[in-house]
Amino acid sequence: MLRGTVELLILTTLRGGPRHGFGIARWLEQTSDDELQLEEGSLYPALHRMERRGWLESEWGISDNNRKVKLYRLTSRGRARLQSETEGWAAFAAAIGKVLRAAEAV
Amino acid sequence: MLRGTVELLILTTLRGGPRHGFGIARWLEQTSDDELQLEEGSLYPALHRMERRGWLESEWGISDNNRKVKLYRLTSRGRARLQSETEGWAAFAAAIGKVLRAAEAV
DNA sequence: CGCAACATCTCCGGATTCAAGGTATAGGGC
DNA sequence: GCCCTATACCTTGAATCCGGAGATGTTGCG
Repeated sequence: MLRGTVELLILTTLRGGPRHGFGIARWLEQTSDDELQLEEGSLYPALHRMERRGWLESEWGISDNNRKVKLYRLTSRGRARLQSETEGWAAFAAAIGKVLRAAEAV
Repeated sequence: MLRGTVELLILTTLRGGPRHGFGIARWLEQTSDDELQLEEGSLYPALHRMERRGWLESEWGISDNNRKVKLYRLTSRGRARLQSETEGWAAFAAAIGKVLRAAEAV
């Protein structure tokens, strides 16, 4: 997992509604066809700092399978952050693409 | 600059032939339309560890404008590494793309 | 000469990722 | 009831690495 992308991925996952930590990791795995594996040692610290920064809010709840879970939801600041991170990613990926294509041409 | 991409960018830059540190940074800036700025505090340590790992070889020389420069060149291991990093990047960017599109659909 | 631009280098703080280990609970099989 | 697995949350510590800042030296120009 490239450093700096975990938060983008979490924000993106929460776009579709509240989810708990494990659920976020599983959704990412499935959606990316097992390409993106979010380790717990990255996931939980990331959730905590994002909540500290006001991008997320959490609340204890019960999951479908009757487990105690901590549900995370995007705040408005989180939604704004999602947008800027998405744009940042697009710009960065485009820049890398430019460089890779330029080097191919050589 | 996303962590983990500096080495890919350096390897890519050197694909077109030997270059010195400053030259690498300038080529990246120009080619990416100033989107990718490689700071000196990242550049030189990266060059050193890549040489230590056998991906690069260096040699002192004189530049066009008559400056003493350290020219870096890809080794065969470096070329192999460039290929695997390029593939890794493509796979990763594709995975992120999948996730972003999936979340948009929600 | 003085100064800007070029060129290399190192130190250090801050951030972050992952492996590893810990805790707890639900549900199935025996 | 008891064990085991899967689910779910968390923390710690090591390793990595990026970027800001500062140091050094050189070339060429006004």
